[in-house]
Amino acid sequence: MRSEDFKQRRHDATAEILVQATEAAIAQKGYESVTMRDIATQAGCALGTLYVYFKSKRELVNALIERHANIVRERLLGAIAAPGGPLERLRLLTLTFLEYFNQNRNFFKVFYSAAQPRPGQLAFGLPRSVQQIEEDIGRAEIGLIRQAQELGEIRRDFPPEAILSFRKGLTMGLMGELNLREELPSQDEQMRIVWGFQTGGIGARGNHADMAKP
Amino acid sequence: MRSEDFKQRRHDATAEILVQATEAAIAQKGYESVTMRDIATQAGCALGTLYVYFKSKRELVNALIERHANIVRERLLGAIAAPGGPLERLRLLTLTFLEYFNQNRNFFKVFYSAAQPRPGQLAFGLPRSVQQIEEDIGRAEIGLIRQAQELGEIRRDFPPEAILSFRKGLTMGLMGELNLREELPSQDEQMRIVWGFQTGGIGARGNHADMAKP
Amino acid sequence: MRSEDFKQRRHDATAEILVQATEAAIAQKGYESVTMRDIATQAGCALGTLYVYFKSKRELVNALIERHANIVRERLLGAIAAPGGPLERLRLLTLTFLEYFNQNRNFFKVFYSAAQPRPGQLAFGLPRSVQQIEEDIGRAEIGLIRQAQELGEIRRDFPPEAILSFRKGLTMGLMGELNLREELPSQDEQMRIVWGFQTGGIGARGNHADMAKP
Amino acid sequence: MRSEDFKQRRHDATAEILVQATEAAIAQKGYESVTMRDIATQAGCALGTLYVYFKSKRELVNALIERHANIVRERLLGAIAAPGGPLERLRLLTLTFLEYFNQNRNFFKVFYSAAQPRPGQLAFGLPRSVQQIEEDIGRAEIGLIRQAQELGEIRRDFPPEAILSFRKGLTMGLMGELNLREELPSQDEQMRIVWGFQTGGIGARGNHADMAKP
DNA sequence: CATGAATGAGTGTTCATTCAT
DNA sequence: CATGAATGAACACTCATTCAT
Repeated sequence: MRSEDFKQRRHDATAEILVQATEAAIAQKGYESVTMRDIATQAGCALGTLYVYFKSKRELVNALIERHANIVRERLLGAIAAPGGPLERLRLLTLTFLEYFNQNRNFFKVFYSAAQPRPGQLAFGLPRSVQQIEEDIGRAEIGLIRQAQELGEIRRDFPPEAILSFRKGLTMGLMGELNLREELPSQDEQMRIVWGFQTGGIGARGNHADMAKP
Repeated sequence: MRSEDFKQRRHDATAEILVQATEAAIAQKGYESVTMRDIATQAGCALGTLYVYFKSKRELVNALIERHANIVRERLLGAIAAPGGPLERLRLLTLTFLEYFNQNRNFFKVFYSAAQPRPGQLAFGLPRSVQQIEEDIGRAEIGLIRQAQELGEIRRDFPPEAILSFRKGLTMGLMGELNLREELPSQDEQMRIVWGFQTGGIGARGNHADMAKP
Repeated sequence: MRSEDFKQRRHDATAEILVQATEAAIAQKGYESVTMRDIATQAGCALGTLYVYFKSKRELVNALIERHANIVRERLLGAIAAPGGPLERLRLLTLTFLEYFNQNRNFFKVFYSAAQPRPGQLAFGLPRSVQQIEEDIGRAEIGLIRQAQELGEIRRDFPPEAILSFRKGLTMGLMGELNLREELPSQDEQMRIVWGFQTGGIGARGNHADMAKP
Repeated sequence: MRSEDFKQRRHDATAEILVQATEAAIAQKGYESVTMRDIATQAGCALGTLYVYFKSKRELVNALIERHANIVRERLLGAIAAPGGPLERLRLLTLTFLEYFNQNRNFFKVFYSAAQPRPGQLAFGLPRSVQQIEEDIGRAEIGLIRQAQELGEIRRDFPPEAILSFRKGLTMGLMGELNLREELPSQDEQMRIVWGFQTGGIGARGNHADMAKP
């Protein structure tokens, strides 16, 4: 039905606006500190309107996180499926994530604020889909790492899982660092740094025992 | 005066107990969620007592962070001043930090919970001393990095500041990863991984253009 | 005008549906707890529709109460005007009310829920018509009681007003009791009990001083 | 410890004040409509203070009901254990209850407001102790009724349970009636009415089939 | 100093009511 | 007329902070 369609689209559009307002508000105050009133003000609507679209604060934030997670997921899967050798695709993966980070700095503030570690678990439980994505991408990335190791493109003295952890830790760590700054280096510069260190670390000699000799 | 001295010491000792209780309480519930009553209960004192020693929740947490910061500062400065070549001392610096992390996991939960990034600043302003320490250690570490570069021990294609960022990002990133886990690998294993990646990254070939040839 | 007539009838029919839905909804949740949305859902219409027919929640409930009150009024007046002696007609009055109670248990849940006593008045003011009915029936019933007293059919040591109060109190009290039960005794059994006690109380000897001697 | 004792007493005294304020406030507005702020205002304290003494609105009201229930229980048990024949003690039971009603009219407004019937259960569940009391007193009263029947003091054509229901229904019904009035008849007059009807109903002839003939 | 009862601003959430479509 | 998204006042409850004892 035409009218149904229209309503659905308007509903979705409104929800999207609220989610964006939530992102902006949390980026300013942090998840715990932001109030539903803050979010409504940011969105330019009344307090009650938020509850027309989302059952609770938590659901609102979950929707925000899920929205980003789904987009990130699509893009990363695209990078993984790109043509080229495994190392090249690992590079593309990092680049893709970096691009998203630069385009959505607010969201990462939210993420760092709402997804705080608690004794052994993520804060208030990230939406299931986020964990799913971590698993999906992680599995695919490990596949790439293994291929790269078999081709001798990267070191073999660590298991793929450790290399995955290193890549994730480095990326998240640098992003955490960058999140604290007012001004960022250009994205090309960021990539040069991240990739430079990722491939070679600080370049200390005599540490690539198992490196494939050309 | 003797009596003054006694009082001062007892005061400090009490404050120390409260700070430790705060650490334990926040590690369990997170900074925003923990209540002053939780902390008092954890400490075994009355609610009002907390306010005898600290002006506010924020000051209490700041004291906690400062305490750790000062200890870390001492130890890191010790590592920096140790005998040995610059690369060796950079390694010691990392090891020292890792040791502290393993001995004070609770505190790092607090830190990750209380020190959330805000738009360009640390959450609710970390105590000045923490920033001071970051600067102090950072400056000294940059000195080491520069020396290591001059000696050809590490790559020269990045400025010392970038290498500092990489080291910090990697360390914080891996620690964030580790914080989410129930069980940690042994500290030796942690160090092998961190240092392995720090020195060589993922070991991709042909990326050390400017590496000093021996 | 034909069309006017049609519209009026349809309007009334719709209002009737809404009122019935209100009865069902309040019977389930109680007056204070039920929401206008509950009622709309129960009726199968949109929230706003309720306000097309009734100005407020209160008016809706008042309409419900009035509707029943009017029916009860008709039936009770019928009983009062029935052929037979005054005592017989008092008995018919009680029976008629009991019948209505059994056929409309939901409504009495509403009534007990919505018509709570307040400092000297019924909750939120029962509709005027309800009080009117109480007065109308009360007046007629007092007439019957007086006749029965004059004929020596019932005790004369209390004024008709007191006997009315007794009858009303007993009936309402027993209905309140019954309202708390899941299963009711058959209506005949109810009537046997009510009328049995009404006529003879607990049957203690030596209390009918002024009883007409035959 | 002396100080403990003092504190305990003061705590209890304060709680008592709050409970009394609750009684007054609910008597005016009804359970659902009264707000915690209303109660605090009535008590002359801050909103938060209520939560120092009671965990929730419901607990506060439950405490109120329980307090009265316990007193009523004591008094009624006293009446049941009084010297005299069973009928006399049934009379005393009614009188005792009537006295309490007259001395605590506010409470009965609360009770009628907070203990509304819901589909098959009492509203929000009356405190367990209240049901206990109903059972305790009910059991004892049934014992008295049975004795009175055996002695031929009251009619035998209804089982004791039915007579209990009649007594309760009549008492509650009349109290409900009285609750709606601004001015009450004197207590003696009330008793004369209640007992007069209780023993003889409306005094219609020929209804005491099973009455013991002297 | 130590205490914990008292405070009241602030929180997430509900829901009767309105009104543009 | 019918709709249901939008509204915002109001609610129960929390908790950092104060202060009389």
